[in-house]
Amino acid sequence: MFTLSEENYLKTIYHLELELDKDVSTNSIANKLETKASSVSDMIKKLSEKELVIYKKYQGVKLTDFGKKIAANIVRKHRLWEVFLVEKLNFSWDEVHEVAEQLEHIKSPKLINQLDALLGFPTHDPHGDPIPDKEGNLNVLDKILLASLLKNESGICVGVDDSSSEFLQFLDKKGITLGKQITVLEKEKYDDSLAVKIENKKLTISNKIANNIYIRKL
Amino acid sequence: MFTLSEENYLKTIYHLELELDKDVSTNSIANKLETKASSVSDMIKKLSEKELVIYKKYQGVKLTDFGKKIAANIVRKHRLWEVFLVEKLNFSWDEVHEVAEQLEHIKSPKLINQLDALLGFPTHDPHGDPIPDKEGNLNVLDKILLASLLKNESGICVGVDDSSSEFLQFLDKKGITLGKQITVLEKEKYDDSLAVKIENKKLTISNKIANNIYIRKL
DNA sequence: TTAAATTTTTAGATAAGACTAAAAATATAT
DNA sequence: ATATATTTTTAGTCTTATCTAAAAATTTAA
Repeated sequence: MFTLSEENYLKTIYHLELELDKDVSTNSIANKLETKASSVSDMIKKLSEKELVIYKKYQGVKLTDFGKKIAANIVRKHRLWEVFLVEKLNFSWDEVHEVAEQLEHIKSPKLINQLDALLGFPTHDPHGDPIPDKEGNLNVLDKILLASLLKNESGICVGVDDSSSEFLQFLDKKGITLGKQITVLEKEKYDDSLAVKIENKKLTISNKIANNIYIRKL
Repeated sequence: MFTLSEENYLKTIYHLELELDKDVSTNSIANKLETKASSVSDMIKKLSEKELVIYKKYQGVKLTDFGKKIAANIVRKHRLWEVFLVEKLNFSWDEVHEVAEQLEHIKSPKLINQLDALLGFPTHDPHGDPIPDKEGNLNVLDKILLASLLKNESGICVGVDDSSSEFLQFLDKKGITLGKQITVLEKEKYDDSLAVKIENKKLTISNKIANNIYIRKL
């Protein structure tokens, strides 16, 4: 169907569209893929010929409905594999990305449907990101930043913004993991740090951390 | 580590060495890979430079110990994934090959070790072929052809020689699957067909079929 | 054992994907 | 508004893996 390289470009454009909410520039793609703008320019022409993106010279690109569907399916596969690795193969949530980057390119609809069933049709990956359905639709859930909770409000940890190994391991160490309930005990005006309760333990959390953790309000 | 193409060549040479038990000719590789002898010639040079094969012009190739280890590991991955597809994702044994061809190239030692554990450290794939261990050693089990059983002898079905969809589906239809016990009731001299009993049902099996089914004697 | 047939290798071309350097278009600042 | 800076595209090169056509080596047969 599509080459490895084409799939990686589509996925990147998909993520950038959601992130920036406007047409995606050649440079921003080059940045994400750690390649050169000239290479991106070449590939965009090819994707455009295949009607996967809309492209006007110097104006950036946008996925067509067709391109969006292909891209969402790759993201779907990536996130289902991440769930598999964590749930069935005892990977920790900071180890899954690299392997899922490879597995997302395996072509077999039956494989993905059966995997989905084996995992109990999960709606979110181990980082709390939503898994697109078979048609490519995203079920965005109303998650908010921990930093935006008010004093005495509570929520369930549903994801992170920064998913680097360092950050995820830091959270593990502090006992902050997916599904845990967090209550804000105090908000410190001076540095915007939070005093929170998690499983009856009290913790102090800096504003930087609180701006990287997603919560679903209770 | 190695490219997709290099891995496929190594795997093919590995299989041909076991099958033919002598140095592998350029043409036989070209045949298996459905490519041209000239392409094989090119790739052999590259594999030889990387010390994966021993190569003397016009004399065919042989895997080095290093090459054999790499190849066995790819076969190991292929067969473990086949077990996974059948045991965990409800694939039938004639559907697994194509997907395993893709999955065998995923690079992650942890993934394979955990998969091995999840499956209970299987020794054979769904076609009865042995799974190489982590060091690349094959535990060849004493399987024999059904056709070589004598009258009144019994055995367990442990594999097939021809693993085409047609043949595997034919076997399923007849109720002949891995692990089933088969007893030879009669051998017909005229056409070498067999009368066999399997799960208290009597069947007549042609010599062609009996030469494609592997049995472990009881 | 020499000629014919087969197998294998070389030479040269092609396509995908990436790169560098330079040109062209667009955006920014004085 | 025009010069400067930035972004994007083009032109040309490189690598990997493939191919066809032709040359070279080996094997087979008369």
